[in-house]
Amino acid sequence: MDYSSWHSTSLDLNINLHRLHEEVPKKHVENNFFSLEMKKPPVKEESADALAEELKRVSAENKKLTEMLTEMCENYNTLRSNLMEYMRKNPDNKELSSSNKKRKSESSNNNNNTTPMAESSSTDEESCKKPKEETIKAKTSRVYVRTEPSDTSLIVKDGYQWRKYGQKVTRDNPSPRAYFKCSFAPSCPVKKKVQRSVDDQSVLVATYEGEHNHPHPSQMEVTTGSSSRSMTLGSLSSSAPTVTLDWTKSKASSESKNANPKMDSPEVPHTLVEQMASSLTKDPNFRAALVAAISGKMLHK
DNA sequence: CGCTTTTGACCAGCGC
DNA sequence: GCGCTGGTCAAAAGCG
Repeated sequence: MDYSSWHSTSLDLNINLHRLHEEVPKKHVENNFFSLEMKKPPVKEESADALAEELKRVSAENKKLTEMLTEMCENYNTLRSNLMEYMRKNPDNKELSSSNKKRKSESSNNNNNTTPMAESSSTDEESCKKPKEETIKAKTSRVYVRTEPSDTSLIVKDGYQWRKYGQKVTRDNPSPRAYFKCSFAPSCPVKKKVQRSVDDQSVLVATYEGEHNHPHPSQMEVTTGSSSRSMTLGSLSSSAPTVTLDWTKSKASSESKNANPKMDSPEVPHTLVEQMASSLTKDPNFRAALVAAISGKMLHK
C-alpha cells in the first residue's frame, strides 16, 4: 500500500477535538484539504521521516480513541447499574407501570427515538413491572444503523442470516416495516423488525426479539466490513454486546442523538476493546474508509 | 429445482 | 360487536 497518501490525514484528536464543535470556516477547511490533495509527493528521505512521525501520531490517536471508548463503556455500565438499582428500589413506579398493553408500549418506543440509551437496553425494566410476562416475552433490543437515504433496502448487516417473512406499512411510520426470522428457525426463535426512523429516513431501526441459540455464523463478515455506510460489530456470542458504530456521522457525539454508538449489553471487556482498536488500527482499509468519510463530510459541509 | 422474497389474506388484541 | 392495527401465514413469483 502506498502510505504517501496518508500525509496529514491525522484526526488530530489531541489538539482539535474541541474544535469539532466550533464553526470552522468552510473555506479554510477546503483550502487545507485541497492543498493536501495537490501537494507534490515529498522526496523519499523526507517521506520516511514524515511517515514515521505520522505513524506515531496516528498510534497516539488510536490509543486515545481506545481510552475514550473504554471510558464510555464504563460510564454506560455505571449508569445502567444505577438505573437497575433505582428500578429495584421503586418497583411500583407509576410512570413506568402505566402501560402494560402491548401496542401502547410499542408505539411509545417508536416515539422515543431520541433517547437511545434508554431503549438500547433489553426489556429488563419491563420485567420489573411485568413479572408475569417476563418468562414469556423474549428479550428485545434495538439497534440503529445509518444508511444512505437513497438506499431503499431494509437490510441490516449483523452477521446473522435472516429470512424475510413479511412486510407491513404501519400507522405511525410511512416507511414499511420488514419482518425477519433467523434462518436457523425454528430451532432459533430470534426475530427482527427493520424500519426506517420517522425522524431520520437515513436511519434504520432494527428491533431484535429473543436471543440466538447458535453461534455467530460469520465473524468474518463483521470484521471485513463489507458496507462502507456503517459497521456493526457483532456479538461474539448470542448474548454478547452489539455495538453499532456510525462512521458517517462526522460531528461529535454531543450532537448526534439516535445514531450514537450504542450497546445492548453493558459488558464490553476491556481486552476486547483493545483488540478491536488494535485490529482497526492495523487495517489500512479501515483507515482509508475513515479518512474518506471524514474528508468527504468536510467537503460537503 | 430449491430456496428466498413478495404480497394479499388472515388472525388476534385492543379501543370504542 | 365492530373496526382498526400489528403480526404472521402461505401461495405465487423471482432468482441462481
